[in-house]
Amino acid sequence: MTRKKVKLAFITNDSARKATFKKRKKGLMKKVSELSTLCGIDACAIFYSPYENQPEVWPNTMGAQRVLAEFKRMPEMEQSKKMVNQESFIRQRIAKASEQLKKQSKENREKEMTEVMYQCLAEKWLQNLNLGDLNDLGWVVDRNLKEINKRIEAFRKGTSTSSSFAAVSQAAAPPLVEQKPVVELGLEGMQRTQT
Amino acid sequence: MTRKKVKLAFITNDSARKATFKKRKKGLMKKVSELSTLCGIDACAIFYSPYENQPEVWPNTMGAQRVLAEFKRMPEMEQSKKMVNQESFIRQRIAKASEQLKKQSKENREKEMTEVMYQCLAEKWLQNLNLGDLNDLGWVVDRNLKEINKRIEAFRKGTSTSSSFAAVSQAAAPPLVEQKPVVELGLEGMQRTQT
DNA sequence: CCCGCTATGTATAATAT
DNA sequence: TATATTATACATAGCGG
Repeated sequence: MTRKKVKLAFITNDSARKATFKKRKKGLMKKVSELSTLCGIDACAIFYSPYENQPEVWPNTMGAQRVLAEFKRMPEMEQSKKMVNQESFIRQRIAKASEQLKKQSKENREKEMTEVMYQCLAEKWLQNLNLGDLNDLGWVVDRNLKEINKRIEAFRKGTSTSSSFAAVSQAAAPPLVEQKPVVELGLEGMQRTQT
Repeated sequence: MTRKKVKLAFITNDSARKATFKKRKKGLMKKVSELSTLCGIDACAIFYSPYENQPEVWPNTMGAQRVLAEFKRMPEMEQSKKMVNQESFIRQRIAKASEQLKKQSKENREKEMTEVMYQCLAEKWLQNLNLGDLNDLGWVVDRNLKEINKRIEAFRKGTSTSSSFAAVSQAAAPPLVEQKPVVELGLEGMQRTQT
């Protein structure tokens, strides 16, 4: 046996790499679990691998998404500052990633902003929701739109409210990725209620 | 010394808990780093703790957000199914979290959908962006709105397009959380261009 | 390929400074 | 309270079935 001291580098042997991955992922998840239990903190872990078509998460989808939502609230700058106060191996990565980060930030700025605009002005955000979500969302939207219509009717006589919104949305949403049929269903439900 | 076997439960002693947290977080990050290096996989870790006002991430903000973006693309059902195929300690947690999940899902469904609707119909999504983001976004939005206006003008004679959108947004966005001033700035910039 | 084994490297609980 | 030390529990590389 006489185990080697593990050279910290990419394992070229495919089967050995997969074996190591499985073992270490297991250990890591256990560690995360223990840390969360022992210290009562919010934590999540996400792994992507060629061995699973879906990323593997800890503790579960709900928990991870909750942490993710919190994480996304942080202003970008604050996050970067925080990063610098980590352990040495983190610092090393930061140094390397820093220039890459700066360059990529600049390059991606416009695309990112365009994407954000599309996601929020158009209906692209619906692609993250499944059919059940869309049904429930439709119900909520219906109810709220009715309420909204009441308020609007009390203010003005015009009827072009939602149709112009739809016009803007469609104009702002050029052929992005393939749009799921359900998305259109959901959107149409909204418009029907409004019209 | 004669170290105990570590009872896997919340550490009530404050200082001991903090000490354990720091040690284990450090170890965990190292493990994640090694796993990523050795197996060349995409991974990220996020920790929330009462000891830092910002969550701590691995490997960095960019990397984490990239993994997060991928993660959010997964349909909810697929994620849950995947979860069941984990190690035994994961199964145990799933069993416990499962009923909690079901109940919470049901309870949160309407709130969640309402929130999604607000985020997408209203301008709440802007709170995730810092001032620099808002400036750049404003530039992109300005340019696109001009393009959109051109298209709309080619179709119709009405001028109520964006103003009705604004009406819907404001009607759909009751007093949520405190709205940052910059949000209004950004929105007004959009409307100014449109009007 | 997947699992189990076991020697050995690594993480860390307890303690001291 | 933070950091350093050390003995021990734990993780896992390499190998065999």
